Amino acid sequence: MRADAARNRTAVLAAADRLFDAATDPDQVSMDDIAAAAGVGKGTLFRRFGDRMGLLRALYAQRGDQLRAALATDPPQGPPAERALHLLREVVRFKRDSRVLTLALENAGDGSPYRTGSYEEWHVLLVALVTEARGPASADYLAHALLAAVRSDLVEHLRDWPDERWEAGLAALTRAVLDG
Amino acid sequence: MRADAARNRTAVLAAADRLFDAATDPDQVSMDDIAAAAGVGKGTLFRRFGDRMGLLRALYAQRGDQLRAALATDPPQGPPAERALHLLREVVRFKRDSRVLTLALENAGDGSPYRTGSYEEWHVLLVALVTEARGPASADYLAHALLAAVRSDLVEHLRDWPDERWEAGLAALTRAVLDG
DNA sequence: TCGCGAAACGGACCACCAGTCCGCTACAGT
DNA sequence: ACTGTAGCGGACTGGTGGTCCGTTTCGCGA
Repeated sequence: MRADAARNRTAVLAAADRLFDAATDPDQVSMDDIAAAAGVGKGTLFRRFGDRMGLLRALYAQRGDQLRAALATDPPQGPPAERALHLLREVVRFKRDSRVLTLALENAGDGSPYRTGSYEEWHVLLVALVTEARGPASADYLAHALLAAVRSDLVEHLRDWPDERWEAGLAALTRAVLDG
Repeated sequence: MRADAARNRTAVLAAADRLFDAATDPDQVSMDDIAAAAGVGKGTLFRRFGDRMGLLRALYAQRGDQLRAALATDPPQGPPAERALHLLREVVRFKRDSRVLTLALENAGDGSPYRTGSYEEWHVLLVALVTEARGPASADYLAHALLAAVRSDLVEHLRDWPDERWEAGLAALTRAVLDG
């Protein structure tokens, strides 16, 4: 990749990140806004990322690395229910931090949340945990259900809940599903 | 309401219903399309329903009545877990039938699924069932989680699953949460 | 039956946005 | 320094949700 291209790519991602953090609603941020904030032509955006979703995915992948790192360093030990709980807890924290971005990505109209890449990853992980805890029957669906319980717009809907309430809810759900 | 207004309202709803059923993607159906199909000016649409969401909500309310009727006639007896399961089962069936419409409504960008009216209704019902089954602790969140497990785009994502697989999944989830 | 005020209509119009296109720029290998 | 080409930028397009206002039609009271 040519030097200027790399520079622009970085600038665009940084600008987009900033704009999405500042916004209260995903579609307050237009592609023109991002291009302008990055000091770059609109053509450059689309050449690099294909379309809006592509840019969102790139941004999400970048931030998702932070989450994956957090999950990797913090040791996931104990019975499956506890490990699953830990995962969901971190996902909720992540989605609260990247509020507007995750909202944008998970509500893009097509079957978005299920095309993030991370979704598949987490789902596989949870299926394994569910299977370990209660056998393979319906493990697939139960894993989907657990992930649905931390969907970005539910997180958004319950944005006023204090951490303890979330913690209690997630714990109750996870244990019911995995320890039941 | 004036006679012509009532007539147009009906025509618009009928046309929209037809178009959404025929479509495979919610935003294949534009407001212009609906107006044209109903044989009505665009102004009439917006005068009557305010905006796109308003029209969707009206459509949804209309169809939702069918669901509410189905739930009312079919007797909801037995332990709470069974009653909850019955509710979720019907919701899934409903969302499979009204595929494009529910997708449109639940992915409209703002906190849509939680503004349908029916959502609140079902949530209250489920909170009561959860409370009856396992006490009030986290009942609120668990009810949200159950509803999240039947979100339209999850239903869409799993559209290839046969009824039995859905049935097994829903049963496992509901019993885990309510009987655990 | 007629007249008339107001409610309702319709479609031209507007602002905006994702995505395209192509003449120009500036990078990098020689 | 020279040059082929990857990359750039911003004017442009097609199509959308939503508005506006001159015109039509309803229905009520006389």
